[in-house]
Amino acid sequence: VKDVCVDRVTIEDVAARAGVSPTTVSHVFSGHRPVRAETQEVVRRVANELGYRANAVAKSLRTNRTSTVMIVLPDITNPFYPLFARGVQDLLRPSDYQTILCNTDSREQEELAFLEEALARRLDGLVFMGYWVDPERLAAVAESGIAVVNLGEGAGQVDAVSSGDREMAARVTRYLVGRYGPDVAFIDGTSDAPVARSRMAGFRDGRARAPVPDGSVREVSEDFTRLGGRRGMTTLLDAGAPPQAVFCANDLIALGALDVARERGLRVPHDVAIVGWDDIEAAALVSPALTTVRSHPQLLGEASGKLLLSRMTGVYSGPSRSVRVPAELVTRESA
Amino acid sequence: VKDVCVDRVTIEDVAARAGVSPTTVSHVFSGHRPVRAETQEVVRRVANELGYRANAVAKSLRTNRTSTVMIVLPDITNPFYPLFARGVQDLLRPSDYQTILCNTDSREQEELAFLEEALARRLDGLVFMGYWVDPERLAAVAESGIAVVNLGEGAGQVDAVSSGDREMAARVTRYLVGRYGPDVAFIDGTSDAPVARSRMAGFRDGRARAPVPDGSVREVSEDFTRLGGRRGMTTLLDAGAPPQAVFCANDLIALGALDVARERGLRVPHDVAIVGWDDIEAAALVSPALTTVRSHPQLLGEASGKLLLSRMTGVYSGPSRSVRVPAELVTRESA
DNA sequence: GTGAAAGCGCTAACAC
DNA sequence: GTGTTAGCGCTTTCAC
Repeated sequence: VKDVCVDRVTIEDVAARAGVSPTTVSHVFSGHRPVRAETQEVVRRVANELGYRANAVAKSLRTNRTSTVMIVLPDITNPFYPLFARGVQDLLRPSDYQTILCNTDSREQEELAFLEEALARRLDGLVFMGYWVDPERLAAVAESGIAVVNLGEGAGQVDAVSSGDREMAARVTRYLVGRYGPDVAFIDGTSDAPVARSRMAGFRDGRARAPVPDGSVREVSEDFTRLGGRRGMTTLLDAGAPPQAVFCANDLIALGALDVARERGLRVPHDVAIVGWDDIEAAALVSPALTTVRSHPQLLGEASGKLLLSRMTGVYSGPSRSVRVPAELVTRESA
Repeated sequence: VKDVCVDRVTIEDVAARAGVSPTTVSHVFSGHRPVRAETQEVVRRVANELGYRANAVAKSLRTNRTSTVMIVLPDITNPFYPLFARGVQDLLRPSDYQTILCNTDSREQEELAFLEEALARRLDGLVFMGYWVDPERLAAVAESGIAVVNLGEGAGQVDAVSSGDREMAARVTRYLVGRYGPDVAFIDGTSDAPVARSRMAGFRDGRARAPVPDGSVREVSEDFTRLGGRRGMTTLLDAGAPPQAVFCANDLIALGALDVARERGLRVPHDVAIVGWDDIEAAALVSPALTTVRSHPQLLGEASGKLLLSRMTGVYSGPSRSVRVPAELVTRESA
């Protein structure tokens, strides 16, 4: 039959050919009310013959549910995020949700645009990892009926999943102080990012009031990229005596810092210890292998998915929750 | 106003409050026909006040366009694919397409399920990288009005983007033969995958009829993973004399092979040369740095996006095309 | 330059 | 156990 190919077969076509009403066809597939076995048989056979495929768009318009979730991330190309996304997706798959993946490149305008998009498309859920958008806006999205999970320390306005960055950053800093001396430096990523803020705060907690050598710099903000790491490390080294240890806000930064240390003939960790954050695959492969914080991206994703699902299915509808998936320090060679 | 939050503001609400018809409101936003400037002003103001956001689902039902593309991949966690996906997304973004990302984990059932899903959701486009689904099925999807691009050597049924794997694999094999001797082995990924097939074919082209030492194995199929590489290399080495060079179907496999070589005290490339495929970030970071084939995932993605776009916009509607984004050999230390 | 009205394909009361 | 019918919110003829 031609119809199989052109695929404009509607529920009415099936109903007509099967000699039943559209309602019955609908219920055969939804199972929302009992249908006589023989009738079911006929309907399914006819639907098959005609190549009927329920129009999900029409269904969404009617039911007001899209079975779609948006994941907003800085950049899927940063190895941390694919793992996170997989975590979300894997958790949502059994419930037949599809996920739209969006890259903001850490730009405010993109973040806002995607929020609009989520609203316009009437998505069921949103997992958001943003740098610029303030929590109120996220809360407004949630208000409109979309389940929202914020990746990072939530401001208590929407459900949040985090790995307790601040506490962890403090712990790592103290570890460095204890092992290499009090003069520890920090290379931050985009400094206004929530993540960056917490890690920087933790760094300060841990470093306490240790003195900074004259004319030296011990805190510097760059991008969350390898190049950012290079620039940050260069700034640190050019400003005076090298610190005893450098704590980087993520692994890409640490990789860049490692590059610069190598180029300048500094031995790691002997002359300067380096710690990253994320434990991307490359961290274990560089030499010296990178000591880093493993934040379990996939588990974070699954936790986000779980929160989302509980709201989307209506299982939970109370006040905002905050889940913590603790990070761990993976000590390798660089510190 | 309350409505701003609850967000069930429809075009009719705006029309009523602005004292115009829904038609006019629609045209103010679509620009599909001229509207008096003052009227526009009023409509926009009211829409803003009410927090109106056009319902994309309703629009899709009416226009039969979803502005959504599905990208079906084996696994977003394999570093090659995020880059590819970014390529597609970046190219599609200016035209306001959103992309749904799906992981098949190389399972036939998932591949089929996503095709169904794409059909049901009436998506505008599909970029497909599959192992099992045969080209006819893809052609059927295309028939139904969805723009389809196949990543890999297309069977001429739908638009295809590839990097000429077979030719490249032959070239690399000949390079290895020329440099390390005729006894070259190949560790394949999932052997039924189109990619795997082409690379294996190229390997055979390049190896020609070079003799295989007694009792040895020179072709082995595993997964496209590091573990697969470990297993493959182990098989190779356990079966007899080590080959002079090992060509791996991707970098993860090569990394695994490298692990095993290291563990067995084989010097790379002196005792056995190793080549990978993909040039993932880790390839440059391991030691010895991996010689590998760089297949420009992002460019492949962009090429796919371009083909897709030309069909979705109706700019092109002729017979299926095939685009080649040539790969290049990146020679580092391992071969 | 503007409006009325007919659907897009489905679901879910509300009948029977 | 099954059918009738009224929309979901938008776009788009067709009319003025």
